[in-house]
Amino acid sequence: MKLTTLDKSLQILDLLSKNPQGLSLLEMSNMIGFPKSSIHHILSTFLPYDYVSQNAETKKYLLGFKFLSLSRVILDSIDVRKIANKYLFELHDKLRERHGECKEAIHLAILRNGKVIYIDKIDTQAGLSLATYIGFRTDPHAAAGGKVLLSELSPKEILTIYQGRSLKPYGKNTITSIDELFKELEKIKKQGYAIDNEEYYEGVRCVAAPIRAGGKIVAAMSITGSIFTMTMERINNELKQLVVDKAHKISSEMQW
Amino acid sequence: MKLTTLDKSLQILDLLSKNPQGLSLLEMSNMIGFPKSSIHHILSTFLPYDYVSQNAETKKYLLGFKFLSLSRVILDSIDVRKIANKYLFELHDKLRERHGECKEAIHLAILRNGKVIYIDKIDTQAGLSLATYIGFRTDPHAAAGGKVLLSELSPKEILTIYQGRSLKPYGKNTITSIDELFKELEKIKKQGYAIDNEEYYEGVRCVAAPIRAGGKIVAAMSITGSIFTMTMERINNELKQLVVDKAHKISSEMQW
DNA sequence: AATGTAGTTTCATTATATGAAATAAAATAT
DNA sequence: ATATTTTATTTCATATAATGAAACTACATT
Repeated sequence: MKLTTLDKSLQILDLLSKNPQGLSLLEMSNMIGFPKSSIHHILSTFLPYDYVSQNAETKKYLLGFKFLSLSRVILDSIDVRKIANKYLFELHDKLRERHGECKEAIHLAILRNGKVIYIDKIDTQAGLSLATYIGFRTDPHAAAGGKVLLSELSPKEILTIYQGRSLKPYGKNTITSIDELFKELEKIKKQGYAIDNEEYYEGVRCVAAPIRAGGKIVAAMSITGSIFTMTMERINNELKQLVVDKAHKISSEMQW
Repeated sequence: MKLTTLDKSLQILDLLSKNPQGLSLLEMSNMIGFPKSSIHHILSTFLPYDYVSQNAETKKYLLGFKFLSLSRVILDSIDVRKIANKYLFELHDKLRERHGECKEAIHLAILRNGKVIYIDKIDTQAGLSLATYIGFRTDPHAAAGGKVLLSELSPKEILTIYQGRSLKPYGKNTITSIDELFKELEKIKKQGYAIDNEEYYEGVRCVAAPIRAGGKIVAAMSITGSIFTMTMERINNELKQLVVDKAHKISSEMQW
């Protein structure tokens, strides 16, 4: 049974999240169709918890800073993030030393409910940056890290993730058939790393390696950059080894 | 009027945030005293929005990843953060160049509802790090950044912030009287920066400068470190100038 | 000073949450 | 394999809480 009032309240939060500059009571009422007094009841319940805040001058309502502290709680509860963070920086620094600047982003991702979730990121120092962020989600078949995270699941588990939906094409080389995906995962399992060659976004390549705990893959570490700095040669000669090594070091620090 | 059901629902989220490893339905019921079916109704409303997730094996409930994406929305809506971020890195890099390693943390903070909220941070590369994080809050009188943020408010506004509560002592030198605070703010206004000399935490010093937009102070940038690397001499000879300059550069990029 | 605009509060009515109990599912013991 | 225990989930009559029109209040604009 779904609670009507709570559901409405969460719709209000959604509305506020789509209007981060803030909304007046009347604006909300017009947008969502609930009477302004009902919305007011909801907002005044959210306010003391700081899920919602109100600009003292304009009276507009905004998302509250509670979300920031709850984010911290979630991130801190993910063990692999704490252990891996130092190694993400080491990788960033190594690329920086070698090339003067690190023009690639370093990511850490996990799989939850069939989605890849980025849980840590060190951004590029220069050049274009993919619009990923901590908390960003995508489909696993379209990302190097995602493919790594799928690679040692059973076919059944993978089919469950993709049941009822197709493999959405994101970039020009996205794997769009489940058979192709199984073949690719077989290859990744053997070689111990995954490459995304413009599969998620045109002009972007990525190389990822698995992080294990208790024998299972629990996270993926990856290097993401433009096809101009991340040539296939550079991936094969330099980057894949770096990311595999760092991921291995993280694995050996993880509790089994 | 406070909505009873929504309020209970938010209490459930609070409970989950205090138990980030997850809770079973029964555990929650015992802890909070609501019947398990009521809690279940609430949780099943939260689930599709991903405010709550459920471990498929253990059936335990956890905070969902929605909080991460809403955090991003909030952070992205703060203009000063976008502009300042690059300068935080510049400051970090400059200290790194000069001293080999940057043993200080760089913070960006704003004032909301009488509280200092840290909205960006670059952590120390080495040594101890204060347990601040993006979303962390504290009282303004006890932090260098907080004092900067108070420094150009009217006495009335400051009294409103501290009405009904005393100036809580945090560190060994925390300002605990409102008169002392007014004197300190006068000084900060004149000199254009603030120092926290073990006022928030023993062994920690901090130096902060104001970032302005439209003539008003909208944020504070600060350098935080241990008393061993951040001697008063170093603050006066090197750090205060650096942070004031960077903060000034950020101000000149801000929309008026 | 009057008018308009938007936020807030009230309260009788009506719809919704409640929670005890039944059921289902999973884990553990026999 | 089967019984037992434990815990999650669902149901539904009843008690309770949300609803929302209207009144009120605060503030801005004319």
